[in-house]
Amino acid sequence: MASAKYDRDEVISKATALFWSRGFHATSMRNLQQAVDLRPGSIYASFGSKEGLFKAALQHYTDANRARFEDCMAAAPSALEGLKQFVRDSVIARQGSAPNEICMLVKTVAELTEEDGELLSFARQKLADVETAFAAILKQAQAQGEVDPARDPARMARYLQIQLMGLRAYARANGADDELLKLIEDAFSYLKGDV
Amino acid sequence: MASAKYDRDEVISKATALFWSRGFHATSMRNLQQAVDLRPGSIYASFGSKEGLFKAALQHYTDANRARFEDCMAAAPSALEGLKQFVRDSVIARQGSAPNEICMLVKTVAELTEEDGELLSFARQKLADVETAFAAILKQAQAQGEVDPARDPARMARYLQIQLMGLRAYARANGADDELLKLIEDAFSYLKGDV
DNA sequence: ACTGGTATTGAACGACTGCTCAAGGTAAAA
DNA sequence: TTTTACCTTGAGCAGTCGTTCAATACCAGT
Repeated sequence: MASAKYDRDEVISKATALFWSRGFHATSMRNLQQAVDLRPGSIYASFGSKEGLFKAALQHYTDANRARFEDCMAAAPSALEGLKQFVRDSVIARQGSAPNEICMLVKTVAELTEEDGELLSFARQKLADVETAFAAILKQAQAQGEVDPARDPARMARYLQIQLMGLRAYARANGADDELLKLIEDAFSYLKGDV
Repeated sequence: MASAKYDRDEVISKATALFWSRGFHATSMRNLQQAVDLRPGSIYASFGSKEGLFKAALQHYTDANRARFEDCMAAAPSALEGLKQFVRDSVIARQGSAPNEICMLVKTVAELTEEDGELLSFARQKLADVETAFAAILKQAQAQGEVDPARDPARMARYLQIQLMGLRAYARANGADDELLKLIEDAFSYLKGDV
């Protein structure tokens, strides 16, 4: 049997970049065909539909972000430091890898309506997963004595999620200057219980 | 001369609701024609293009929000209380008037790309105006002794803008329960300098 | 009642949408 | 080398997109 000529991961990666910067509706299949250099038949054989390809892109996005998250945690001297580094990296666009300041999941949740049920709940679930991961790290920070153990990790995770959403949306609207870094510091001071 | 049969403000109002909930690209002119019960010719005579109608909708949205803002300030016992009430009302969807938790300006800035230059910078400008209005009220709160006068009003306004963006995006992703109200309290405690 | 000028109507345009499928290509198995 | 089974190709489908414009309806001024 003749196996696929193209690299599936590369296709998904390119599709992700396009969907991320242009959104679901404004990205046409012809845009995608051109970006990944594939004819419609191949795409539909692999992904079934535009929705299917978008879902694969969302999955790829969250996988990549999860990997970046773990890298931050592994490289940092402490749980809270790692978390802070992750937030900094998310808000201040890394060169080349981020076509768009705003989080792709938030952008998707903002764009889609309840009619696009499946994709919308998928993106919502992925956001909930992020919050859960935050909570786990914050619990770890409590065990390490960085954070007051009396506080509720779930609530702090929610707080952090809101900060991240707000900061990235703000960066999209106004650009990300160094002032934002100070506001990130403030958010983490609040988590530590200083101020 | 025969003057317009339809109520222009009502048309814009209905168009705003539709654009707000479905976004710019996912709202078709045919959707709009049906919603406002007007044939294409009339719409194009009034607004010139889909972009023109969208811009009118954005203007209507900001006007309505500005009015709500001033109502909050007028009704509240203090500047900071008024600001808090405005944030609460923005995050917890008012019945009937909000088709969508997320701010229409943020949604627009998230959806559009630099290609849609005019509309994008229009929405960005309106967001900057909101921040300016926040700063003015915070200055007032300083004069009233509610807020430490040593702090920079512009920086606090930016902080507040980020909180509002984050809270509304979060509400869109997870729904707005009473827990969010507590997080709003926290944000204002931080502004006051407590905690 | 008639006229002049504006507003409204709705069919239609070319371009684009997501998607299909018969035809042709390619490499492993026989 | 031939067969077999998958893969890729790209023209093309039915439908929708934003938009236009000749025809019609309307009403103020005479």
